Amino acid sequence: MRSKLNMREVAQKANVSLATVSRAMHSPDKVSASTVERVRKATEELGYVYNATAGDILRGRSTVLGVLVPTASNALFGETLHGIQTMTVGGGYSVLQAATHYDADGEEALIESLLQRRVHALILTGVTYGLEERVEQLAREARVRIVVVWELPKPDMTASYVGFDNMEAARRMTEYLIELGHRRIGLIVGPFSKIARARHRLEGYRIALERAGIPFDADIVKERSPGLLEGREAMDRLMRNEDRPTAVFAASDLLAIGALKAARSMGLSVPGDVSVAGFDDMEVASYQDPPLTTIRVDAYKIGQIAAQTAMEPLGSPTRNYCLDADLVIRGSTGPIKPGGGR
Amino acid sequence: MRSKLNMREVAQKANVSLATVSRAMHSPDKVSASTVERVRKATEELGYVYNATAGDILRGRSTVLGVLVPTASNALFGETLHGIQTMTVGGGYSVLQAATHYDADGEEALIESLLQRRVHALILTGVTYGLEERVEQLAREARVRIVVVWELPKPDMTASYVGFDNMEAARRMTEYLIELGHRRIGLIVGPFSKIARARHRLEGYRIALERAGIPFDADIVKERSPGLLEGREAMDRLMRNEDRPTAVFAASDLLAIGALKAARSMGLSVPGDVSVAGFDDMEVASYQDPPLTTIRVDAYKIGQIAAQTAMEPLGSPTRNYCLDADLVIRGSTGPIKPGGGR
DNA sequence: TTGAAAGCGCTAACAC
DNA sequence: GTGTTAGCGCTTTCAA
Repeated sequence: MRSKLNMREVAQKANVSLATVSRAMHSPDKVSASTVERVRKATEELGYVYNATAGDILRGRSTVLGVLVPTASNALFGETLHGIQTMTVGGGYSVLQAATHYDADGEEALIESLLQRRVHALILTGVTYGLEERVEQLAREARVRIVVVWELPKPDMTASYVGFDNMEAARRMTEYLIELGHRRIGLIVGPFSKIARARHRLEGYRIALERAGIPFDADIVKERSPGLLEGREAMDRLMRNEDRPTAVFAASDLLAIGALKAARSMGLSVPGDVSVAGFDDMEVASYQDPPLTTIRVDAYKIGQIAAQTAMEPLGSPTRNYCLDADLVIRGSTGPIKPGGGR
Repeated sequence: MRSKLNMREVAQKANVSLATVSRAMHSPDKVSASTVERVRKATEELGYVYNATAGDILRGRSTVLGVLVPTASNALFGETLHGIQTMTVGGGYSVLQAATHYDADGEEALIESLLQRRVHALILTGVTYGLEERVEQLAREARVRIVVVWELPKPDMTASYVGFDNMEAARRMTEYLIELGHRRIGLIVGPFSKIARARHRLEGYRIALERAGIPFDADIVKERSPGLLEGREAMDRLMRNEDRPTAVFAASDLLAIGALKAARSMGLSVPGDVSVAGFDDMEVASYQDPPLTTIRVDAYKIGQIAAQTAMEPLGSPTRNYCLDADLVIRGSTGPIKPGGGR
């Protein structure tokens, strides 16, 4: 139960100076083998643990990454987190993690607290509307590296990006549904009034409709936080619409899985009575019955690349990665039932 | 692009001493209002951000919690993480997070790196076999608070625990299946050779069989990492057993969802041909078709309580919380089909 | 190869 | 109220 153990105590025990202990730990080649051994032994006997934060302060560097996700309880962001962690372990970095819950005020406070911890870089899962300027400023002042993930590069931002084209992918999915003969297509989509990737998905949907000459109907577009419950509730409403959609694009797999449940509860067959499509290709998507047609996103890879980019030295050029996001056709979507529409 | 910004620069700009800046930030009531305002202004104009790590060092305290989960990509541990984060935000703590992947060596290295960051406490999702002694030692030396979650208190450990009775819950589930008439019950269970909670679930299963006079058959017990793929593969094997189980207890919902998929792929109806039960009650469990019979665990609450316990001052008494874990009966289990067995 | 000393960014006890 | 000073645990010149 010794109270405070520092390098000085190790130095005393090993009969060397403080500086020598430091050298023995970081560059043993600059110290005689016997001294290194004495220090190692003293360290072990005392149970000394190196203080990395003190070291970082003195060196004026940081080996901590700050990561912000909307919520840790979504397995999708968990995958990205996982990807980040596989890369940081080797690089000697640790990960400070927090969740924003799509709240701009909360996000700002969390960014502030991560900056106070002097993180080397900030990995942000999108930037909530209203915070772009602050993030922009941080990136410009180069106090910290900024990596935005899950979004396509925003040309005027000075941050790095690791994402994919949300709009393009959503357009592709909507077009696929149209090709199947659907013209009444509902949309359940994330908080587009707060985050860009949700808005881009909405945009993609819109554009596809427009190209096909299908009028946009706000009545069958539902904005919801990506969650099972929300998907179920939104689907329920859509299916109670007097002019019920024959297909529903739930632009997040959690929403889609919720939607499948709603359809089942109402006795509707999928895709017989209504087609359901998701977005993200969470692992669980292909385990649904029917398996979910969705957009494949490599959440894990996003994390890996983001971590690599984040760990680069301050002042390194920004990087932009645009990954693939492909349509994966499974069993939850099918041709419109003859006479099903209208 | 100014390089290094510290309190001293703020002091200069505000024409006060370094100490006054510190006071103005932490206890503004001890400084005149006009000075506080001058400091605030200088801080803002320079874009100064307080360095919390330096502060922590000097105060000899820490406001960081270290959290180790098996993997971040499992939504279940994501829930616990989520619970932890809701509590830490208010308390001014940050969360350093890492994943062990059920690997003892990796876990040891991660614990070491968290200790080097001088975390106030360590929240561990179980302790991999082979590491108990090290963790025990850490707790005894009181360098850091240790909170083990998802496990029932181990009487001889000096750490705190926030968990539930895994054995009891598994026994209860197995008994329920037996009550339904099943006597040939397969088990798919987590890495019991590495982590206690998986072993306890195995034990519970064993005890229930024993009480019912059903012989234990290692052929229909599969040890797998909790994952969808693993559950599917294990179920597939179980169903190819010449004396096929009429019920399968997958002691983790992910395994169970994988098992459901395997059954579907083989054209088996659940629960008609085979009953499937899970464990954990992940949110997605009730969204399956059929909805999963499982054990309800409040992963979120575990996180909340763990965080509270972890944030208590060093030297506070250890705490033990045993939460409920109840049987939730849904559609994936049913009575044995007459003539189905043997 | 090693030690002494200066100092990273900050706090707190003590004076004024 | 405010400034001065000593110092947290560590790294890194600079000399020896």
